[in-house]
Amino acid sequence: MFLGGMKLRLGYDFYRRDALIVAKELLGMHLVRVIDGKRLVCRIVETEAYRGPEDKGCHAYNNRRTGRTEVMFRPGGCAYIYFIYGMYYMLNIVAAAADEPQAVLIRAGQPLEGVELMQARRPKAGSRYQLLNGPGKLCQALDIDLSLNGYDLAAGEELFLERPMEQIREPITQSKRINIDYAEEWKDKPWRFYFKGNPYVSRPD
DNA sequence: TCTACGATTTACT
DNA sequence: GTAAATCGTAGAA
Repeated sequence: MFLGGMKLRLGYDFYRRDALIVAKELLGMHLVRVIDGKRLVCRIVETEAYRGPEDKGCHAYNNRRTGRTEVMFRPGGCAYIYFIYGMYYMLNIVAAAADEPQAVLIRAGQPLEGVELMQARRPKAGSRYQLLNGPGKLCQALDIDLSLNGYDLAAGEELFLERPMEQIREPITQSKRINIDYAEEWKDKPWRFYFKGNPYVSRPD
């Protein structure tokens, strides 16, 4: 058997833990998007945790349950996707147990497979470093929109995550989350995780 | 109904 | 550095 390229698909147990753990451990995992049988793959290099009813930065703060936030109340392992600024989609991974509305925003990735298809979807990207270095850009490049909201990442074949057999070791650092100034005392929580110095992150520090 | 605004990106000064 | 683009969502009226 060819072990070199073997990967293990992430199952429900991976996702059904605290969003802070999931956010950190998602770094280095491979995000796979299949379109017309073609694989678009990136390595996750930046995430942010949004941590349920207590977190003023979270859409589900105070257990706010609406059409938009509904999927966050499902057990971990599905996608929470929302539309913002009238033009961008954001991809989140739902974490924790049912009725614990936590999620992890996927903020940036390193393109690995299907790079030409990503470039075709993002003609404005000046280089491979700008293909997936932001949550809106990542969804644009991977053709992720509301049709995938609630998608089962452990069972589906169009969008899922894999753990590569040989992980590249990189130091992890953390900082404040981006653009949540409205979150008052929660805005400064260091719940953004990323690989220190990695050229594919949305903003260096 | 009506209004304000956003877990962003891009172009421009 | 600043501002425009562009529209669904949430909350108020």
